[in-house]
Amino acid sequence: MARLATTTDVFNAVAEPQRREILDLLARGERSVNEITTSLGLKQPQVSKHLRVLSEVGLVTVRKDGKQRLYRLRGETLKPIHEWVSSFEHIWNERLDRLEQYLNQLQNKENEHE
Amino acid sequence: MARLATTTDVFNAVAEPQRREILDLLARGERSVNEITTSLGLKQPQVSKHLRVLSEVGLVTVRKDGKQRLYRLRGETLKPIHEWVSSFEHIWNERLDRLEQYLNQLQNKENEHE
DNA sequence: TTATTATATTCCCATATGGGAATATGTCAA
DNA sequence: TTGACATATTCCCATATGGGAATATAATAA
Repeated sequence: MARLATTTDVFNAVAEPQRREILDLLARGERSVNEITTSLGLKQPQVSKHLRVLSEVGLVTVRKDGKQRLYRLRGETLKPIHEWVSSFEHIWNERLDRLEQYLNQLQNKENEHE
Repeated sequence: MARLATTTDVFNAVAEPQRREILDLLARGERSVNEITTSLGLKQPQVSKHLRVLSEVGLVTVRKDGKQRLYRLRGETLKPIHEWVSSFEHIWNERLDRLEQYLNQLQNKENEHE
């Protein structure tokens, strides 16, 4: 059984770092394939392949402008990741809260000795 | 060139849904392999293999208790994902802001006609 | 020591990459 | 129509799965 396809869902699509970089770039605004290629220092076919994956999971949209294909980010598609990972937020915050309490207790003890 | 290994980073580790489910379960507290197996309806070797991946990227820790291996979530390891995906949050919020403005404008125009 | 229980690991398989290399396709200008 | 430019796609390759099946390893009880 192979791994799930990269186009299965958003989690799989962004597992590849180059695709994350493309999204980072598009977050700053619409870009043509060539702009992505030169900005990230990738080969053009690479970029096209990655964009196809991103397009199939709905993370980007494309519009034609003459010879150019301009790609735009659909950031909302990342929400499932945000929601999933945010469900763990209380855990590391809880850990921090405990640390704060512990440090406060330490400080209170020091004040008692003064 | 193969895909990056699942143990390359956290993004790759959580691309597989079963591994996300394991993390969801561990978020509720430490669990033995057998508990994960029965809770998620997976086969034991499957679970062990997934746990190995999660362990190698630092998402879980394991302690021995007699015959049992108890696994615990290290949720902080998910922070890079949270940070990355949160950098896009302003985008979908911005889109909502614009929609509100647009709706407000529509409403103002309707008030003018009354 | 043997049997039971809990879990990790190995071997195997079919599958899907991501990039290289090359080519096909689409658009526009001359 | 041809050539230039922008981009998508195909073929190929080596690689790493995730699960099945089986087995190895570890811990405990009798």
